[in-house]
Amino acid sequence: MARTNTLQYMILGLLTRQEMTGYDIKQTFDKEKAEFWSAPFSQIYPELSRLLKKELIELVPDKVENSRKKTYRISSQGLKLFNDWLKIPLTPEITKLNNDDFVLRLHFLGKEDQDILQPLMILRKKTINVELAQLELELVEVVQHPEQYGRELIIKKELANKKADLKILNSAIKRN
Amino acid sequence: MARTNTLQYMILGLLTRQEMTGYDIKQTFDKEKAEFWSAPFSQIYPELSRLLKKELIELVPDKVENSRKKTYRISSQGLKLFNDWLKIPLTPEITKLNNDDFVLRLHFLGKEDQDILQPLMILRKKTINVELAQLELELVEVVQHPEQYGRELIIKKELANKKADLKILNSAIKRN
DNA sequence: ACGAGCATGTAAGAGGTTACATGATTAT
DNA sequence: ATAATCATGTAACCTCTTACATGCTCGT
Repeated sequence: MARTNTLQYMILGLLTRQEMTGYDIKQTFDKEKAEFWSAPFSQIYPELSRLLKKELIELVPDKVENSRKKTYRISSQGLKLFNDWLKIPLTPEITKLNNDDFVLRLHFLGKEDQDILQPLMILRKKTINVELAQLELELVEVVQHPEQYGRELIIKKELANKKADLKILNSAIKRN
Repeated sequence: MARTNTLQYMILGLLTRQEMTGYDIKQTFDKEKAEFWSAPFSQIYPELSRLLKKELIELVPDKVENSRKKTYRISSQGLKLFNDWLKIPLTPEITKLNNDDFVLRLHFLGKEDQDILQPLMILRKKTINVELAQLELELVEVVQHPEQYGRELIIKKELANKKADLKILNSAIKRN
C-alpha cells in the first residue's frame, strides 16, 4: 500500500535518537520493528539521498579518513517535520485508511512524551469504539450465513483484538 | 506492499460465488472487507482486463441489448488457480512477510470447507506461537527502558492480540 | 586464505494511489 | 431538472520488492 511516505518518518524518527548509517537503520528496523514493519536496503538508501536533498537530514563529517560509511543526523527542519507528524490528529476517518499509523507513531514515544501520548491514545480509543460498533453490526449479520464462517471468524478476531487494545489503552491512560 | 497479486485472488474469490461487474466487486470490497482490505476502480478494471486476457475469467454475454455493463464469471482455470492458492501452506516464514494472507483466505472459506480450514488454522496456531515466544523476549527487554514506553505498549498490544487469536482458533478447531 | 558480516548502491518491474474523464440511469 | 448513484476506464506518479552488483573489514 503506497501510504504517505512512511519510510521517511521512520528514518527521521530513528535519527532523532542518534546518528546512524543506512546499514544501522536497516539493522534497527529488522531488530526493533520486525513485528510490524521493515524496509530493504534498496528502499532505504535512495530515501536517504532524497532526505539529504530535501535537507531534512545531514551528513555527519567523517571522523576517520577515507571512510566509506555515510553517517547521517537529523536536521532542525527534519526534526520539526517529524514532530509535526507525531501530532497530526488521527481521526477515525484517517485511521480507517491508514491503519497502522497509530502503531508507527507510538514506536517513537517514551514515558516522557505524555503531552503527545495522551491525546493520541484518547483519540485512538474513540476510533476503536467507532470500529467496534461497526463490527458488532456485521457480526449479527454474518452469523446467519454458514458459508461465511471464515468471515465470521475474522470479525470475531477483529472484535477481540480491538477490545484488547481498548484495555491496554485504558490502563495506559489511567496510569498517566 | 507489493504482495503476490492479492487483488487477483480477491477478485477470483468473489467470482467463485456469483457473476459480477467491476462495479459490484468494488461495492463488495467496500462493504464486506472494509475492515481489512479494499481497492480503487483504477486497480480493479485493469486487473479484470488482465484476468480476461489470461482466461482466468470470462465475459458473461449480455442478456439486455446495448448494455454497457460488463459482467464477469470465473473460468475453470481461474477456479483451479484460486483453489490452489487457498491450499498453499502458510508457514511461519511466509506469514512473517505477508501478514494478512491468512485473513484474506479465511474470508473465502465457509463451514463446508473444513478440509482446508482445519490445516490452515492449525498451521496458523504454530505461527502465532512462534511469534508469541519472540514477543515475550522483547517485552522483558523493553520494560527496562522508559524511553521505549511506546514500543512497550505496542508489544503488549501484539501479545494480547495474538493470545486472543489463539483463543478463537482453539475454539474453532475444537468445535470442528 | 576465506567466510561472515559490514557497507552502499542500481535497475526492472509490479503494485497501489490520486486525479482526470466520460456518460447513463434512477430517484426526488 | 437535477442530484445521486451506476458504470467504465486512462494517465501520471509514487512505493515497494526482487534481483543484481560491488567492495571492505574482521575474525579464525
